This record gives sequence, C-alpha cells and structure tokens, in this order.
Amino acid sequence: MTGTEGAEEAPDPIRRRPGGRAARVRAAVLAAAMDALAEGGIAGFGVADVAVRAGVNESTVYRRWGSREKLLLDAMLTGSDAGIPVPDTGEVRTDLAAFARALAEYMATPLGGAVARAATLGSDDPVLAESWRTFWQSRLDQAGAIVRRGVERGELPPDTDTGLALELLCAPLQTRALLGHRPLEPDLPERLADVLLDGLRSRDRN
Amino acid sequence: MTGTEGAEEAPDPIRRRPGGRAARVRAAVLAAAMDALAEGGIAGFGVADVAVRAGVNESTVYRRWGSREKLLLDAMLTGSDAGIPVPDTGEVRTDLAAFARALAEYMATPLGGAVARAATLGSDDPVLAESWRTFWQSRLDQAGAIVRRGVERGELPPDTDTGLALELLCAPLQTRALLGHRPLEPDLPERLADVLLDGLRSRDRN
DNA sequence: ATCTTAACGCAAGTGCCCTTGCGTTAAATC
DNA sequence: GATTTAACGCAAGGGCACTTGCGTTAAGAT
Repeated sequence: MTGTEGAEEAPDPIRRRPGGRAARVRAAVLAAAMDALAEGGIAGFGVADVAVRAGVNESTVYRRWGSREKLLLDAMLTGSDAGIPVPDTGEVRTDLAAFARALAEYMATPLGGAVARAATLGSDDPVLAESWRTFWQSRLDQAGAIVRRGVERGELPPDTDTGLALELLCAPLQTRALLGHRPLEPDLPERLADVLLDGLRSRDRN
Repeated sequence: MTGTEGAEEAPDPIRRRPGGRAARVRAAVLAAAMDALAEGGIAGFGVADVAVRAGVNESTVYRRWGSREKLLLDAMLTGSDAGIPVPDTGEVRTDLAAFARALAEYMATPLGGAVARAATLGSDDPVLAESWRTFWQSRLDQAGAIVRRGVERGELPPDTDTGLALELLCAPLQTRALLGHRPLEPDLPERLADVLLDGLRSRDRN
C-alpha cells in the first residue's frame, strides 16, 4: 500500500526537499516552540501561538509535525541537547551531588519542567513513547559517566548498575517537580547522594 | 465581593442542600468517573462521557466541579482511598520490597497510572496542587509505618528521614510509569530496597 | 528559462473542554 | 400543602487541538 511501481521503500520513496524554505520553516517553528516553552512552560503552549511566533500558518505545523505532542518532542530533541553538565570532580559523592543539584535547578525552570511533562504526555502513543525512551537513554548514558568513573576509581563495586543508580538519584527530583510533591530543599541533592552511596543504615555523617 | 449583607463568610454563607438529589448526583458522577478511569485511563477521560455514564447533564458536572482536573482530583480522593496495602512482615527489607512491588503493580493498572497523571496535570493550579499535596502526604504517612517500625526495631538509625526513604523507594517506580522510561522488571522492587538500605558500595548480596 | 511537484497559505469544519443564560425540578422551610 | 430557592436540564457559544480540500509559492531537476 506504500509502493506504487516496485521496490522503493528502502532509500527514498519520494523526492524530499531538505534545503531552502523547508529547513527555514522547520528551524523557525522549533525556535518559536522553545521560546514559548521557556516563557510559559507547557501550560500555555499552543500550536496556533507557536505558528504565529514563527510567522507560519498553523496548518503547516500540523502537516509537518502532526500533533502538539510530536512538536514538543522534536523541540526537545533539537533544542534541549545541551542538557545538564556532567561534573568530574574526582569523587563519586561530589559528582552525584553536583549533578543532582544541577538537575534540580533545571527542573525548576519552565523549560525543565516542560521536558518532563511533555514526556508524560507522549507515553500514550507507542511511537512517541519509543522516541522519548531513546531521549532519556541518551541523557542516562551521559550522566552514567559519573558512575563508571566511580567504578574505575574503585569507589564503587564493579557490578554496579549504572542505570539504577542514576534512577535512584534523579527520580525523586523528577517526581517532586512533576507532582508538586513538596518543595525542593537546597540540601536534598547531597542527602540523596549520601543515602544512595551508603544506604539508610550507615548514618555516620550528618 | 462575596458577602451581601454583613459578616457571613465564616460558617455557612448560603443554605446548602446536602441531602437527596445533590448527594445522589455527586455519588453517581464520582462512581462514573472511577469507572471511566478504570476502563480507559486518563487518555479517554472526558467530562461529557462521565456525565452520560452518570445520567447527568454535562453542565451540572462543570457547575459542581469546575473543570476536568478538579473532577479527577475529587474522584481520586473519594474512590482511591483504599490505596496500597502496607505490609508488616517484621523486617524492614521485606516490608519495603513488598510495598514497592504492590506499588509497581498498581501503577501498571489504568487507574494507578491515572492517579499519577492526574496529579501532574493538577500542579498548574495552586489550589489543586495543595489538595494533591495533602493527598500524597496522606499516602506517605500510611507507608511511613514501615520505616517507623524499622526504627523501633533498631534496624534503622533513629534520625532516619521517613519521607526521604519512601521517596527514594517509590520515585523510580513512579517515573518509570509516568515517563515510560523503561519496563518495570519483576526484581526491581527488591533491588530498590537493597540499595536503599545498604547503598551502592556494600554489595555483599546479589 | 521552463517544468514538475513538495511544501505552504487560506479557509472551512469537527470534536472536546468549558462557560452562561434561562426555564424547570425538587429539597428544605414554613 | 404552599413557598422559597439551590441545583439541575437545555441550549447556545467561545476557545483550542486537529483535519482537509484547494489554490499558490518556490525548491529542485531538465
């Protein structure tokens, strides 16, 4: 139902036009989307508004992206690549605490909150969910360097689960931002790093 | 702008009618909302649909609850009070693992996922956010018995932060369900309990 | 320079969330 | 039983996400 006159599904079914106006429109819309997110977060994020900001018709946005959620995803993938800096202080504890602190500050911004909220919305559609999975995996791999360096230095056992460790560190910060759980105390990042490394039972410090 | 002829803001400004039809309508709508959530989760949750299920006009729902999110909140507060059973096995580790397992299973159901998603939506409005805060606090207090019993038995230090401990246990499960992060492995609850108690460094078991 | 057509602008329309005015029902009071 | 009025049903409408058909623009190939 896709091919019309033979085997033409592998390389390029139809002639695309990646240069000129198309690229200009795409860049303008994504930039406008990031601006709108940075201003009002996800609450006031509307396709019509983004289209006006980009100087583009609303139908164009829907034809290229398909839905509000897909536009959100693409904007995140394109404009939020910088992400959170991964510290390298030479010690696992300080690295984890610094990363957690940076994450907490980022989640407090309209843009940071929008990332998490957009991801929750995208978990309905299986295709979007898969894209978000790779998005999170990419970020997890970056921050995973903290744990991997800790293992190399002998600070952590060799069989340490990198993903699980970072999940335990980041998940509380994300849920607080998402659910409005409770305010993010300034010392929370350090306390999370402490419990993560030593567990609840050994409370020698503090 | 609320009072019309004096000081009548403290006890009861106007004569309410808690009996009869009003209570019947309220119960019918909330029950219909829970049914709709259990079937399709938050995705297909519509006010018009709930109104039809309850045999009530749509405008009635909006006059009593105000918005889709407020209706969601009230339905959760009323119908999801049962919550997750808090185990009492006599040991902290097994209690934490069992509770985490029950939470993971609940979050996998349409209703469980709807609770978390409804809470993320409600974090925009300050009034709703406060209601959700008390909702989570109530659940946290219930589960906090696990940690408190552990402290009493001497399994945990006296200065253990109950809230932080449960947050570290539950947050990863919630983010996985909310963000579609990655599938919930069956052994995840136990591993979370292990790391939470002993930390990443002491990996004697496993 | 000319042709082909992907991509865009315009306009009309659907569905859902939400609001509002008006008449009606029925709960609470007398 | 008669009266008052809170709460409901009905109907019309605005706003936003999303779709679609049609004519126009301009990128890429000849």
